[in-house]
Amino acid sequence: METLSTDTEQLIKNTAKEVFFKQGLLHATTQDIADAAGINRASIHYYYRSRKLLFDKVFAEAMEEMDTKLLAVIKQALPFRQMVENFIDLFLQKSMEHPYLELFLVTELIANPATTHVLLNADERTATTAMLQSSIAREVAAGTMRPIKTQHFIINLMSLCSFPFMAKPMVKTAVNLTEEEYTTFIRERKEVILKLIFLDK
Amino acid sequence: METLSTDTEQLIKNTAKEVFFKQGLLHATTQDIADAAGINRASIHYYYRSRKLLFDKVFAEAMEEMDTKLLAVIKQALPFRQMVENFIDLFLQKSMEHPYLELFLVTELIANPATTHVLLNADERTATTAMLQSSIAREVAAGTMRPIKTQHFIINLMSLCSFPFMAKPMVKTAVNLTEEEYTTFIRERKEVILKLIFLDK
DNA sequence: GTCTATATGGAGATAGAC
DNA sequence: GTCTATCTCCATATAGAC
Repeated sequence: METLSTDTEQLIKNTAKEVFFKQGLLHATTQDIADAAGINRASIHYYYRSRKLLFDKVFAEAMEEMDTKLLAVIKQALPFRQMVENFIDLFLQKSMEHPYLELFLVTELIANPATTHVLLNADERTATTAMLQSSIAREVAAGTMRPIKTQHFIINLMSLCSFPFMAKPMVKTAVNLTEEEYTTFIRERKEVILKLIFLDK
Repeated sequence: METLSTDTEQLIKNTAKEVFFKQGLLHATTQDIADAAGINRASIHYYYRSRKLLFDKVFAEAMEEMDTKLLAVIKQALPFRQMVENFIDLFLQKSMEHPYLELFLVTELIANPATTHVLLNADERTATTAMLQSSIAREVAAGTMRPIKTQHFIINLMSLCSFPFMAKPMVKTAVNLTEEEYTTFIRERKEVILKLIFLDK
């Protein structure tokens, strides 16, 4: 456990996350964040020295948090189907809270390809892929899934979970949804995705 | 057909599109664009008066182009499966050329929700949805698709096509792909998506 | 630790020579 | 039409009072 930061320091970071991940204002200025937090702009520099350092901190924590949650799902070693369900639940729940988190991460990764932090580490990814591969093989043998490369399976799952949030404004107009209808739509996603993946769902 | 613009005017706009859609530099400055085009920064102001007007022009044309291509697929009134294949081909092909086009559109739509231009017009969307709905019903009756709401079908298709591009840096690290492997991966997408949608593919 | 005032730098925009 | 020089504005960052 790291040492506790001051209230203001936390407030700044949390507000920055709200602005970036909830509102999707990827171009937010330090003034925007200060206003949203109800504090003086100079305090941001006092605690984080520069906009970039605050930005980096927010990015690093978002990646870490995603890692932690992913590992929590993987490490439980639950039956495959339960794991897939938990993965979907996790993604949808997190995205309802922070719809633009992935959008933020992606734009940051594009703008700064040197960023070292990636999703999980190499060993974790290899182990997970191997585990998924044998689970998929079993489902295919049982006739409950169609043959698919593990990499495509993973990306399909991520696509189906993340895109409706990342591209929210496009999704809303593409299929004519009000804000309430959009919420209902999102709530239906889990069953839709499961039915697409598993033939007997 | 609109009147032809000068070479430089075209060059500026095309370069801006390359920078935004190909490189994904959503924060690109007029200097970045001028450098990429090999022209003087003042020329951008000479032809487009302001960064925002150039930006708006690029956005509007990207939306129009997407509309045109979508309508081209829809209006042909081909058999459902052929239409779905054409849709996937269109998306993948356009995205290979401009991987970050959707990312650009989405971030712009988030930053400026007042933007009037949406995907297709209301009538076109209603007609398309109705047409898709009856096509899906036929496939379901034939046992070649599982029951699904039309809206989810549309978003599934968009998700599966767009996400691997929009989130390219994430996709590459999530499933450990080099740039060449990524290209191969993308080439496999069409068959993967068709197999997910159609039970007999 | 928090504020006001101020400095610095960068990006957009314009004027005017060529 | 294209360039250089310049202006303005705004965001980041710092200094220093409280």
